[in-house]
Amino acid sequence: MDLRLLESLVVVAEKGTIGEAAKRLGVSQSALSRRLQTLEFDLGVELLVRQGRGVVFTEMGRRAVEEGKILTDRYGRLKEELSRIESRKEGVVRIGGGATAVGYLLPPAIARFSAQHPGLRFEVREAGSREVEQAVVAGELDLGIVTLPLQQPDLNQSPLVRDRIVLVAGSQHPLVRGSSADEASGSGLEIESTELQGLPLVGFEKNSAIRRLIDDALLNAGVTMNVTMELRSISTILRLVESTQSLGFVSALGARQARVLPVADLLIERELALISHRDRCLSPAAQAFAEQLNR
Amino acid sequence: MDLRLLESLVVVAEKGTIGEAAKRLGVSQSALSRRLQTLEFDLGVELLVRQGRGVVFTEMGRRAVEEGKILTDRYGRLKEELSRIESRKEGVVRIGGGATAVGYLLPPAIARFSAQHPGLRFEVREAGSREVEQAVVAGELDLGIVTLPLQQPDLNQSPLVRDRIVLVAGSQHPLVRGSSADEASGSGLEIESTELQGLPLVGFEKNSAIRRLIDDALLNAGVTMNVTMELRSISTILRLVESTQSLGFVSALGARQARVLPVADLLIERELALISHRDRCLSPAAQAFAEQLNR
DNA sequence: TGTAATTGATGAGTGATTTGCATAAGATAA
DNA sequence: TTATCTTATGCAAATCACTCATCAATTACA
Repeated sequence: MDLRLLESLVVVAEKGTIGEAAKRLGVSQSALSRRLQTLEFDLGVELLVRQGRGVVFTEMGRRAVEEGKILTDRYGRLKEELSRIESRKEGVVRIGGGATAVGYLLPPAIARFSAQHPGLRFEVREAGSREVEQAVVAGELDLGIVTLPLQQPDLNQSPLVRDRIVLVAGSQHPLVRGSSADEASGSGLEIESTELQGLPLVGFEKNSAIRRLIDDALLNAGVTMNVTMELRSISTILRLVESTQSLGFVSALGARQARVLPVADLLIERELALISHRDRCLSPAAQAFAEQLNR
Repeated sequence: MDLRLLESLVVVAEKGTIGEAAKRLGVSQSALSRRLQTLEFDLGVELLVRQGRGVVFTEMGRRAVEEGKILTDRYGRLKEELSRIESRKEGVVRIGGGATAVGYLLPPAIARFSAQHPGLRFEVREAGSREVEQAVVAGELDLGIVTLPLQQPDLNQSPLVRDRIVLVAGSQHPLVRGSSADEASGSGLEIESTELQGLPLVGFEKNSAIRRLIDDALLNAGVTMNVTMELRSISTILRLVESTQSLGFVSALGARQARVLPVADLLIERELALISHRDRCLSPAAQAFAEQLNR
């Protein structure tokens, strides 16, 4: 199963004689003659007929030459590809995260990174934080951006951003008092958490990390809200908040353009961290991307 | 460039540890460990990270495994294909011949042979005898069926059939005397060659072997005919002979259903022979086909 | 924390493989 | 026939790959 033997056969086919091919390959004629014998033994068929005047290929020989070209070529390409991957000219970054990370954190980061590394591809997976954790542990993903704290052990983590969860409301919502949309938040229009009691809320899915965070915060504040819909995506929540003139809690990162209602006595925060498998080594591309994210 | 090294890597990927993979491969753990080092050196990149608990693949390693599967698989298939070729279960017969051979000799022979050897394919090339000769010498064809004598040296020849060239005429042609088409030829309706003097003739191309044969025969008989058209295919000549109510000389093999005019003092014969390159060895399939033709 | 177990790497010795050189053997061309 | 070209082969040297035994690193568990 030595490709050098097939390669030798290919060169012999090009040159027509074993002696010439040997020169080209930089080995002695006798060595090449024996290589061909070995190859014929390995493949179990007669590849060429030796005659006084050079060699002549059998049909099997011709076929072996054809395939030999393909195989040696592929081997060479593989070698080149591998060093391109190593030098980060090529490669894949498999990264996963929740709605906020995938929707608002990743796009600009990927855009910036891609500009510097045109050969690198991304595979992005959107899923819940705990699901992403598992995928990283399983080796399906190189990196994950998840809400702390982690459940799984064996993960490297590095804090990325502290993310505030803010209350957003439809533009005609009764709680939206005074002033226009372009007014900065936190400008004295604050409301109290008690005012939220019993109001309808468009929320994230049950069991998602962010949902649990919000539920806990409301519980602590002694407020009960009425979750009327459960969704996965921030943009859908924002649209529904507007169209149903109700309320929602979303990441400040995703709420920038929407109407944010500051709640005086309700601070919901979470920390998003970049995770990777502790043992498994990162691909050069993922390594570089992780470094950029941490900067 | 040893596929066994890549194959080893593939098995390690399947088993997860070098030790397990070594058992599966039937070598010692240390041997396999060194194989992997050799492979990493050959490819110039780190393929896997050794840890206390098994090994973990780098991105390059994963890529190498993917490609390794393909390469080893192809090598295996090649080996199988070669032995199928050797045992004549597969293969190609490249054969060439003139109009008569390709049109009337080869089809039944190929049909019979294909029935016995379903895996074999044919590449048939129609060309002039001398062109076929050259193609056989050049190794483009395995076999040829040509008119003797040969021009090229270095050819094996074995006589196949003695072929008579007969005169055919359109059904309304003045020379067609008496009786209907189903009457056997040579039954007393013979004409003399002198009767052909100056008559229009649909003939083969100038420079073709059969044309020269006919020209020579007419010259010997002291008859000059008027070649009004020059064609390559027997069936076209037969159609034109009928539609223009003129005369033509074609092989008796191809003229069976047409109106044959026996000429008392004109015997044109040629010998068709199967040729192959003297040095170049025949593929098993071509070998078998040649044997059947000679039988 | 310490100890046993698991797993890979390494040094040394050995056998197999590959190579080069010189030469023989086979075929071709003149 | 001889000269020439081409491949095969005997032999010795070098190289390579393997096994065995052991070490080193990590993990699992008490």
